[in-house]
Amino acid sequence: MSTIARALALLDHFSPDHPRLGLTEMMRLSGRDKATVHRHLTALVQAGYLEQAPDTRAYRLGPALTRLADMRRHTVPEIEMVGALIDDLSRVVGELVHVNRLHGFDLIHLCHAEHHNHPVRVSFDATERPPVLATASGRAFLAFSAPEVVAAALADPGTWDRKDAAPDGVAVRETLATIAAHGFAYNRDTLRLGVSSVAIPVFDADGTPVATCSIAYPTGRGGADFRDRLARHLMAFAPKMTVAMGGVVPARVQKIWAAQGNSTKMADQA
Amino acid sequence: MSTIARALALLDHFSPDHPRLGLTEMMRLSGRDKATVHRHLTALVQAGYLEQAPDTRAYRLGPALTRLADMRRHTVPEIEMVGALIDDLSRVVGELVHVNRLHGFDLIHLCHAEHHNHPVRVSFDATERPPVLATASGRAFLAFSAPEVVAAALADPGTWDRKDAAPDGVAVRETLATIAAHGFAYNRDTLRLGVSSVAIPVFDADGTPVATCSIAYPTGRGGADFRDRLARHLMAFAPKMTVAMGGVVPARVQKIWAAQGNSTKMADQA
DNA sequence: GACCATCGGTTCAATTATTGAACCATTGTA
DNA sequence: TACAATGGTTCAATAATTGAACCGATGGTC
Repeated sequence: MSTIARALALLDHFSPDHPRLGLTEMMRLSGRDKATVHRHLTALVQAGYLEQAPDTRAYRLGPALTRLADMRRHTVPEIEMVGALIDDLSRVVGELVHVNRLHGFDLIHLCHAEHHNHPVRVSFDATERPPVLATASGRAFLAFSAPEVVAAALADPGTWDRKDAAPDGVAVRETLATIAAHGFAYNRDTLRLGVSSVAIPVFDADGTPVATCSIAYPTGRGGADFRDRLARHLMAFAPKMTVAMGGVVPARVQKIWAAQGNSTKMADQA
Repeated sequence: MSTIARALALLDHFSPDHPRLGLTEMMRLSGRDKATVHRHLTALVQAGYLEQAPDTRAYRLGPALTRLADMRRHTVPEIEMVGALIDDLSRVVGELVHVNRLHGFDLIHLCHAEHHNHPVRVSFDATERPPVLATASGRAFLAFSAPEVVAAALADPGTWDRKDAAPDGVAVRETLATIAAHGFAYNRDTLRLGVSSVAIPVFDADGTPVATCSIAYPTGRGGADFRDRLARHLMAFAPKMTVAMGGVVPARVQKIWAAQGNSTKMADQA
C-alpha cells in the first residue's frame, strides 16, 4: 500500500456520525503512528482535501473535494459514468439493464448493458419510443415526480398507448401512488408480449427524478419472486447511481428502498 | 512537497478543456518522471479518485470525489447554513449569488444560489479558477486583508491574469484602498465580457476575511445605480452571514457599510 | 497547587518506500 | 519495414517516510 493510498484512506474515516476528527482519533482509526498521521493530515489540509478548525484543531473534509466533484460532473459525460455502473449490475443479475431519460414525455435511451447468462433473452430497439405510461420506466419516473408533471403527462395524448382508449386519470394516479409506495414499477407483457421489466428512478441534486434504470427479462424467467429479487437489486443500485450523477435520493424514498430491501412480499400493482 | 501533495496535484490538471488525460500528458503537465506519475495515477485509481477508461487507458476524475463531496455537504454545517442565507439574498435581488473562499491564492467556489427573475442571466462554471486580482471577490477579499497577505498575493504571479502584464503594485494597492473605503468591490466586463459582479468580504472571529459573497449579473442589466443597489444589498447581508459563521465585522468596516448603506453616490474604482 | 492524563504537534536517526533511467510491448503512421 | 509515440514495468540508488521519544498546553482530580 502506497503512502498516497494510506493518506487518502484517512479521508474515508469521515462519516455522518464522525464529521470532525482529531489527530488522536485519526491515529486510532487508522492504526498508524501519530507523527505519520499528522504529516498526512497536514499534507491533506495543504491540498485542501481537509480543513482544520482553528479553535478545536479538529479536521474535517475540505473544499477541494467540492471543487473536484464539480469538475467531474462537468467533464465526465454521465453516459460513460453510468455505463460502467450498469455494466456491473447487468453482470450480477444476468439480464438486460437500461437507462432512460425523459425528454419532454419521450423516454429516450441513454445506454444499456447486457451480460447474458441465459439462452433466452430480451432483444430491444434503442430507437423505440413507447408511450410513457405504457412502460415501467415511465411510470417509475412519474410516480416520483411532482404533481404538475404528472398532470401534464396525463394531459398529453402521446403518453398513453394510442391503441387503447385514453387512460382513466384516477386509475393512473392510483397506480402511480402504489408505485411510489413500493419504491419501484414493473411491467408484465403489457408493452411487448413475453417481456417483463422492473424500473426505478434516479434523482438529481434537488431530489427530482432525472432518469430511470430498468431491468428487462423474458416473462418466462419467473414470477413475482423473481421480479422482486430484481427489484431489490435495483433498489440497492439506484442510490449508487444517483450519487454518481451528483444527485440525492429523497429521504422518504430512501426509507422505502431500505424497507423493501428486506421485505419478501409485496402488494400487486394495478 | 510531500509525495501525497505531488500525487494530489495531478488531479488539478483536469479541467473542462482537459477532461481526460493520458500518462504522457500527465507526465508533461507535472514535469515528473513517467514511472512516478504512473505509480501515483494507479494509486489514485485504486482509491477511486481517478478512473481509467478500459479502451483508451486515459484517466479522468473518479467517483470517490463525488462521494466525499457529498459527505462534506452533509457533515459541514456552515455550508447548508450559508446556502439557506444566500438563497434568500438571491431571491431578493433576483441574481446569481456566490460564496467563495480563498485557499492559498485560489478562489474556490463554496456554494451558490440562483433565483432567476430575468430571461437573461449569468451562467457560471464552478470549476473555473480565475486569477484572484481579476475578480471582484478576490479584490474584496484582499482589500480587507492584512498588508502581508496583500504583499504575498502581489508577489505571486498566479494572482494576476497571465494575458496582462504584471500589475503595477502601486496601482493595485490604490484600487484595494478604494475598495476598502467603499466597502465593496466590483467588476465590469473585466473577467468575462458581459458579466459584471459586486463582491464583499465575510469575516471570521478575528475580523480577518474568510470568504466572499458576490452577486453576478449581466452587464446590460444596468449601470452604476443598479450596481450600487446590489452593493447595498450585500452590505446589509454580509454582517448577517458573518455572524452566522461565528465571525465579527471589524468596527471600521461596520462603519463604512452603515454609511454607504445610506449614501446614493460613490466614487469610481480604478 | 501539585499531579496526571490527554491532546496536538515536533524532532531526528533508521529504515523503507519512492524515484527515474533504461527497457518492453503495442499501436498507429510514414 | 522502420519509426515515433503511447502505456506500462524493472531495479539499484536515493531521498523521503517513518515512529519512538519528547515538548507544550489544556483540563480534570485529589
